[in-house]
Formats: sequence, structure tokens, C-alpha cells
Amino acid sequence: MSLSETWLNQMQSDGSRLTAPRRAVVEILAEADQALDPGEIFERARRQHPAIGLVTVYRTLEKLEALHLIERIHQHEGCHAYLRAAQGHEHVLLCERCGKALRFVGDDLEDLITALEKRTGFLIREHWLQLFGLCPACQA
Amino acid sequence: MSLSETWLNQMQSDGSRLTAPRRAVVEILAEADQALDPGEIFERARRQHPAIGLVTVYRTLEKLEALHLIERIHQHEGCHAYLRAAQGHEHVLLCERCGKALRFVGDDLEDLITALEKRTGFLIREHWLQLFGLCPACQA
DNA sequence: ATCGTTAATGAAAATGAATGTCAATATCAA
DNA sequence: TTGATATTGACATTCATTTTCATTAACGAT
Ligand SMILES: [Mn+2]
Ligand SMILES: [Mn+2]
Ligand SMILES: [Zn+2]
Ligand SMILES: [Zn+2]
Repeated sequence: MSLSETWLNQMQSDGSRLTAPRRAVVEILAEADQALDPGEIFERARRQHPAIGLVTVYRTLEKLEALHLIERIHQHEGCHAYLRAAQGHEHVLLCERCGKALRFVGDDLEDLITALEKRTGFLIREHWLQLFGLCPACQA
Repeated sequence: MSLSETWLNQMQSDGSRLTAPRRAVVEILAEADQALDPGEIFERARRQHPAIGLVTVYRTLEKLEALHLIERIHQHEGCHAYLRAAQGHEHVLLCERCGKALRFVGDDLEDLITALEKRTGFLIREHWLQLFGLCPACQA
């Protein structure tokens, strides 16, 4: 079963109806190797389903995010692009030029966090880590 | 010399004129222990200078950011808050409840980055790291 | 297969943050 | 003091996102 089928099943289990425009958006996001913003998703989705409205893109994003299937990625150029959600404790490495996104594991911040908690008195509950650079194809 | 005086001097050296509304915005940001968005800054600034316009807040933020005196902080609730810029290689620890911001050093990602470069072929040029939690005062 | 409930759709209008325009004003070097 | 010009705030504009709403479509029940 493909990832988009899995997502569609989860949406249906959650009470959502499966519609053509929704399928288009889901497939785009499940397949994407980069974070896409609502405008980009809309552009791509209307190739599959020309009648789709931008509103439906927004609404589908909202649902997918609520199900933790996608998550918002913050970048210099914008903070409204969405990418397949991390599986467990993963972070993301992004190409600054083409946008290609790769997830990785293995950051080791435990010692830093423990030391900071002791020193500052903060209770640290979450962290954001993102790496930026150039993917192999974009290194001229 | 206070931090806001230092900033004002730098702005003047850069060719900016020192005006009352500008002074108000600069003082707020130089003194703040948390990231503030344009609306919050506007609210506070009009106490000092009731005639100030929101546009001037935006324009002052732009100048301060160009001089690398402040930087934008991304959070769940919004991506348009500004905080005094990092001094060298610092990251930020934020209280999720009250917004209190603390800078810290000592993250050690060299090994991770080197390993990822080797494994993925990416050239990694930058990283974002932010820690979130509860400051001492907000841990009820 | 048909029906009926109601979720979902897209057009259109509304919202609201951020930018652009511009005439009046204030800064500051000369 | 003066004059060039940077800055100001009111106002208009842009544009992404949200809201509204009448119509359509999904799908469980029959
Ligand atoms: Mn981590
Ligand atoms: Mn670092
Ligand atoms: Zn952001
Ligand atoms: Zn690339």
C-alpha cells in the first residue's frame, strides 16, 4: 500500500470523506521530496483536478496536520511549507537552492539539555533543529 | 553606555537619523527579555510616544535587522517576533508560556554534521537550533 | 441500487498583516 | 540659521489566509 493510500485510510478512519481534490493534495504531499507551500500544492493539484479550489488545499493541509501526517517547515523564504511528518525523533536537512528535504536521526542534545536545565532552571520540553545546505545536485 | 544607546549610535553611523519614535522602538527591543512581534512593539512604543505609527515600527525593525542588531525568532504561535541578535554562535531557549528568552552556547553538532555530509553528499552551511520549555517562574 | 444525512466543495466576500505612496515634518551637517 | 533630505504617519493597496454560503458529492443505512 502506498503512502498516500495509507494517509487516505487514516483520514477516512478519522471521519473524513475521500474526494478527488483531497486525493490529489494527499498524493502530492505523500510523494514530495521537498516542503511545499499552499500555492505550490494548488498549482500541482490542479493538473490532476483542474476544478480544485485553493481553499480545499488549505482545508486538506489542516486535516493532515491535525493527524500528524505532515508538518510545517520554517525556512528563510517562508514558514508555510509542509512536509511529510517526522517518524519518531527525526530532524530535517534542507537544500537552500532546490528545497530537497532529507530526514535524519542521531542528534545528541541530551547532555546539552541537561546542563542547561541545571544552569537555567528551565524545564526543557522540546527542540527544533534544522540543517541547511546544498544537496549534491545543487553544488555546481 | 546602555545597549539602546549603542544601537542608536550604530544606526546613526549607518546614516539614520535619531527620532523619538525610533528611540522608543529601539529601547523596547534592546531591553526586552523576550521576542516581540510588531504589534506588541507598537503597543509598548505608543506609551512612550503615542503618535507613533505602526509603519514606523516595521521600518525600524527592518533597519535593526539589516544591522544585525535583532533577529527574527520562529515559534509555534508566530514567526514574526524579534529578539536581540545572537552574539557569535549562540542559540535560544524560550519559555513556551511567558516567552522569556535565554541565549546559550555549547551545542556541539560538528560530528553529526560531518557524518551527515559524508552520508548524504550535502554541503551543510547553516543550522537552526531552538529549545522550548518552561522558565522557572512558569513551572507552577 | 436508492435515499437521506451531512461533510465537502468552490465562488465570492471578508479579514488582517505587511507594503507602497505621498505630502508634511524633523533631523542634522554645513 | 538654513537647506537638503531622511523620516513620519495617514491613507491606499496588496496579497495570503479565513469565513460565508448555496450547491454538490460521499457513503452508511435501507
Ligand atoms: Mn533532536
Ligand atoms: Mn549551533
Ligand atoms: Zn517560521
Ligand atoms: Zn538542491
